[in-house]
Amino acid sequence: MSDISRNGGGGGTPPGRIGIGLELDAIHMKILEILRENGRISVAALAERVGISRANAYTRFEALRADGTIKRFTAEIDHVRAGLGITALIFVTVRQQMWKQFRAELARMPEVEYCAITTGQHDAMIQVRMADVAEVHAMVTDRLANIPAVKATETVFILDEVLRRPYVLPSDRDQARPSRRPPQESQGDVPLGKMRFVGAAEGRAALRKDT
Amino acid sequence: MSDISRNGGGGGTPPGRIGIGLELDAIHMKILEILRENGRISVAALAERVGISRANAYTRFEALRADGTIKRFTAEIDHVRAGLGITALIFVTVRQQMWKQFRAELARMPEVEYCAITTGQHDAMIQVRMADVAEVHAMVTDRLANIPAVKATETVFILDEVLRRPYVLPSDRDQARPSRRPPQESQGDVPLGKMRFVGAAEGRAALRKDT
DNA sequence: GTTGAAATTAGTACGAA
DNA sequence: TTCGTACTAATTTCAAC
Repeated sequence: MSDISRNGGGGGTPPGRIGIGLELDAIHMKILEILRENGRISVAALAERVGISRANAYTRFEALRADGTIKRFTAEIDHVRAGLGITALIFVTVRQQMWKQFRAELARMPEVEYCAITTGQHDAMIQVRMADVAEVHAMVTDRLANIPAVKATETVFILDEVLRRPYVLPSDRDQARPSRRPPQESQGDVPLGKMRFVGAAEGRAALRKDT
Repeated sequence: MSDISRNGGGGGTPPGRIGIGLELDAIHMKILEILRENGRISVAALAERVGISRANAYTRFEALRADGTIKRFTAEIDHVRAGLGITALIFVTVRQQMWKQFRAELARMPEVEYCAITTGQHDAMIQVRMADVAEVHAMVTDRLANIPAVKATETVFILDEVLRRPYVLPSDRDQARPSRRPPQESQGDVPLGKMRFVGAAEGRAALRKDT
């Protein structure tokens, strides 16, 4: 079914506190920060960088792993060098009540790197890596379009990936503030109307693609 | 400028062959496959699983690292447990010739996990992780909307992340074939019209958000 | 490209603060 | 809980084949 954890609606989780599991303190966060930048660092070196004993580092490291806060360690690979120079986003409209089938089909597509269910005019976004544009086309027309659960697709290509951070942590927000741009409380010059938030129902009603 | 490599138009790169750098053979690919699943495996264990000697494994491992094919090792963190339960995608329309400013501002936003330049009706997609929806709202209205380079935004929320694969490799495609669904050469029942490919110019002309 | 042996480092266990 | 130490096992390096 789902490979990774859900992000569902409940937005009330205070940073650092988890529903059920480990209570994360500042040292845990520091460990995560180092580990996402260098997943192969030794626990001894980790202990030194964090400023705790080796034994403590081992305990915390294992706890984070056992708890599931650290899901896995992975190598980030340069897909261009590996032979997959084309990245595309495919926005999919899914026939309601056929989600199970859609997910099952996705599991059989190894070229899919990421898939998320979204609000907005589409229901899902999938990211694929391919050797060339023809392969993307073939994937969309031959494989995706043949899934009954897929009602419509919209494909865009990625021209450049500006940045990818291993994983964002709550502590990152604290670094955002000390930057430029003073507090600016209730400024009148916020260009409202520039932005738009698209809820699930709203978006889907606004843009009926077919049927 | 750019944190990660470009995916630009040149789609003629044969799988396994890289423009300038290492020539990747089947053993290199196998190493990458193992490493993306277990980034902390020892080189000794890696050698055994691949079926080569330790020294060979060390040589290849170092070559892949030096070449940049392996960009880094990282820990995948459960953002919900870490306190960031909300994920959103923000599609941004960028004022032309202000890309440099846009990129510079992005670098100052640690809560942004991913940013890609796309074809289609928007120019860029950014993915953010936040503790709650209010923070997403604040980020879009206070921080993004204040960037002159940002012409318009459209935000959707991620309800569920169905899957994330560490990194897709060319060898993944070979696993896709032996699945169900026989070759089906030139079948007449492909539901054409379901899918849509959106080029940059086309999309932008179709949906002019503002001036 | 492989094997084997030495040096280093990692991981574990335990008592003390 | 956390720290420090000592012990054991594994990994990495370097050599010769």
